[in-house]
Amino acid sequence: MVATTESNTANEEMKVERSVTTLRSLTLEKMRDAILDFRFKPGERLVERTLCERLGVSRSVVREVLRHLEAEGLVETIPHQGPAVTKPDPAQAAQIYEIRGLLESEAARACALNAPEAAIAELGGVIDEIDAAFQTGSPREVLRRTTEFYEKLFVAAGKEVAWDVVRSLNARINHLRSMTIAQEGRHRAAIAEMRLLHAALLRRDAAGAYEASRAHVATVAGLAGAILSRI
Amino acid sequence: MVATTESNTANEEMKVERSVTTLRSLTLEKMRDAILDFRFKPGERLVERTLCERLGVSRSVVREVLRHLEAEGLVETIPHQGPAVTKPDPAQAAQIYEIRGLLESEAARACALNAPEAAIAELGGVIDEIDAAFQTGSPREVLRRTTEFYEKLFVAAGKEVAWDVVRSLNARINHLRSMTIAQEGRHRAAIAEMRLLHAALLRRDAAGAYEASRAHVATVAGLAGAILSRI
DNA sequence: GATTGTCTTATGGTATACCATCATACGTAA
DNA sequence: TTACGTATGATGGTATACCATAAGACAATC
Repeated sequence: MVATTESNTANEEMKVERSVTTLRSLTLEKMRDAILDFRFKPGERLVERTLCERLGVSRSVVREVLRHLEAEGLVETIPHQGPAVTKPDPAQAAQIYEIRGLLESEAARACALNAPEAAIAELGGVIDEIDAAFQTGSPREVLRRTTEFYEKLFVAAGKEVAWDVVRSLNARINHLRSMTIAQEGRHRAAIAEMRLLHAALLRRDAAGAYEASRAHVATVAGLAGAILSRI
Repeated sequence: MVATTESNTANEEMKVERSVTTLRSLTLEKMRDAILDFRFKPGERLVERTLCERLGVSRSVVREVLRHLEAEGLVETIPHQGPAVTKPDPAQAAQIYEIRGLLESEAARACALNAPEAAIAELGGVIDEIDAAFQTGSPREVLRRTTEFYEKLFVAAGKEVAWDVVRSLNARINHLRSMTIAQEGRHRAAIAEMRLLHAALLRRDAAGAYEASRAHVATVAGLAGAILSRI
């Protein structure tokens, strides 16, 4: 049994990898990036023939990509009115922040317990980059780097599925997140909160990491709530 | 301002609703149901032309539906090998149960605090139906009713987004869930655990509901883990 | 100037055609 | 009988055609 298992593994390793990239997957990536980077605004209609021209692909590819983005919640389609970028819904936003709080704090706890030293060190480096992006006045860069931070946190904690969930939910409140980042005075507080979390991770303080993460999400949830109540 | 708001609301109420159902949305529902009801087995290839014949629609509709199911995680597509029903991955299954534990116990807590009496009473009725389905030896009916129970729990708790997340994750471990239900002796224990949760809800015991839910998911996670280790 | 009727254009829904690539089957030669 | 080469069929990827419906533009009438 062991012998055959080893030989199977050897055969698996021999297999030629097929990494042909389809037009569809390239287009999906570009569309998702364009939405998350506000090149398509929340509420903006996504007219199929217009997208064909901009992307240089056929309607088949565009329609399949729209179906994918629809399932991800980034696009909503009203029958016979067509697709549009999803707008943040206040009630849903509040629930999304709550789910984030639950999943992120659990990931922070697990990270403090299990993550390799190198991974925790890397998180510190990303916080520095977030700080630099704040200083150069690049909100998109701040958002991008913050996403990178959390991806590394979740992966280091061994929670890839939770990361998929959080990334998908975050995409739906991308605009709100951008607005909380752009708040006056948010720079200093955000960096302080992230360093607090990182310090807890460094000293392997699971409860401290949990609490720092929970508090951070509660803070940004409150900011987002205030923004929504002004719209 | 108030006057115009009222007049806007009156105009909104007057609007004609367009509820035309596309072939695509009907097909999506049928495919999802077929997968969740094991008419397509985990790992089974979904050949486009075969699906066209079975469903009586064109490849355009089939491909768009496959893209949607792909984004939901129910289908996976290997380039140039085609789509297949997603198979449960042990590492991902463990993480999915953990996320369920976090979200379901929070929903149970909120349900104990906030849900209307009628909603909690309704939950009791669904447990009775689950019991009956166990007794008639209908695992599919047990699975269906259990899904119904949790949907009502989340909605009563006001956590529709979390329900979307849990439903989507559950779809990916549908086969595992079916196998834990089919375990010998599971009937009695499952019903007891659900009644424990319901009793806590009835007496508005938030901490008790939280703990009962957490323990229940931990139990089924353990059963699923044991099943996976035997495969 | 406003309203109504009609025509045209825009757009999503769906079907089908074509192509490239890969797997399988068959024939031939050693 | 086995191995190799070639042909054929299967299948996913992509493009395009056609249709129906709704929205918008324009002209005529009051």
